[in-house]
Parts: sequence; structure tokens; C-alpha cells
Amino acid sequence: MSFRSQLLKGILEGCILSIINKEMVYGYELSQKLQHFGLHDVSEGSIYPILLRLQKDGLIKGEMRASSTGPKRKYYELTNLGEKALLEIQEEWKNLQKPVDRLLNRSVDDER
Amino acid sequence: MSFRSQLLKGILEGCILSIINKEMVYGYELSQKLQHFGLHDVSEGSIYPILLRLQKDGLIKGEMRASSTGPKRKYYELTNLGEKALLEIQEEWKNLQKPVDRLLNRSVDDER
DNA sequence: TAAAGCTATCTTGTTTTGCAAGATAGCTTT
DNA sequence: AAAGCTATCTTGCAAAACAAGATAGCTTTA
Repeated sequence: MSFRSQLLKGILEGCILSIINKEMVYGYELSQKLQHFGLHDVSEGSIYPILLRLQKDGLIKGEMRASSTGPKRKYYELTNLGEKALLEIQEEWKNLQKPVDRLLNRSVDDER
Repeated sequence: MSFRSQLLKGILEGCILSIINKEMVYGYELSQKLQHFGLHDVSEGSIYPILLRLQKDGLIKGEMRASSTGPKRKYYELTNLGEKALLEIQEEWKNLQKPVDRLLNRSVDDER
């Protein structure tokens, strides 16, 4: 039995939108960037389905491009809708982070 | 269509353990405390199943007590196992919060 | 005393999220 | 031609959370 809770749930989508917002990226690259940012253990079985869903919902759009060193890559960029969604997620994250932090990191003599 | 992502997923369990760790509480009270801490929109359809699961997993234990003003209440407290689990979740939260924050709140000229 | 309202717990069914595992295929190196 | 890397996508599953509602005790009000 493991106590490992699934803390990532729900925010991965926002992190992906945020990375795509900076620059066009393709899925494989995305998984490396997430890793670089400290989000380890995010498998491609998570990333690709999210990308497809975001595309289906119109938040990102993809475009195949040839690579000089391997197979074709599908580069994604945010749509206007996606930018709006990202702003909302950033706002929600701020509102969530504070209370959770108070709850999980407070010392014994904090507010009850 | 709504962009509302489910940011809470995964950390609610930790927040509940954290509150119970402070003092014995019952489910109904818990939902009010979560609200007070800024975690709105957490329904009892979320809270009670989590309490039952935590109890089944041996992280908390419950005890019925009469109330002077209403129906009986089931007060919960952490077990040793539960205290250990809470420490792990607090650690995970710290490790998760930083990268997500960098991703979601960074300004345009931050690290790429 | 009967009805309404509040407190309190729990269940059922559904949706969303994420992951493990693996299928597919192009390109490069050996 | 075989092996290995890059790259995308699919299938099937489990966990998490919620909406909605069932149940029931207690208190207040009419």
C-alpha cells in the first residue's frame, strides 16, 4: 500500500497550456520541458491525450512540420480561446494555492 | 463549454488530513472549515467518501458522539499511519508547488 | 401535534483525469 | 538489415471528485 496521493491532478493541463503559450512546442519536447521544470513522472500516456483534447476543445491548434533529424513533429500553439483559458487557470491556481498552503504548511500555532 | 479545470484534484485528501490533525472534527464541520479556509465548492459528496476511504485505509479513525443540539456526529482523528501519510503529502505539495508556480505565474522574460 | 427547517451522514451514478502498456512508424547508426 | 532513437497515438483501467438524492434525528414554529 502506498500513500502517494495524486497531487498533479487537474493542473497538468494548465502547465501544458503555459508552456505552449511561451513558444510552439511538440509533444515529445513538452515532456522534456515538464521534466526540466521539475514535473517528473509525467508520461506520454498523459501528455498526448491532453494535447488531443485541448485541440478538440479549440484551445490549441497543431501543425505538422518536418524535422531534419527524425520523424515529423506536431507543433502546437494557443488559440485566442486557449489564451483566455490559461488566464482563468492562472487565476484559479492563485486562489487555490493560498488556502492549501495555509492548510498543509502551517505550524502548530497558526490560526485554527 | 466551461474552461473550469479541476485544480483541487488530489490535494483535497491532504487538506482533510491536515484539518483532522489539528483537532477531532466531524464531516459536516469539516466542510465548513474547508470553506473558511478558502476552499469553496467542496461538496459533501466529496467529503464523506474521502472520510470513509481514509478510515478504510487506516489513516483516520472515527467515533460516534451524541450532540446536545442535533443528530449524532462522527468525530475523526488521525492514526499513526495517518500522521505519516500527512507528512508525505506535505512534502509532495512543496515539491509540486514550486514548479507549477514557475510555470503558471512566471512573467514573459522568465527562464524558458 | 404536525409541518418545516436545520443538522448530519451516506450512497449511487457519472465525468474527468491520468497512467501503464503497447502499437506504429520514420530516421540514423552500426 | 538490424538496432536504437525520435515521435505520435490508442486502448483499457483506476482514482478522484461531484451532483443528486436518500435517510434520519433534532428543533422551531405554526
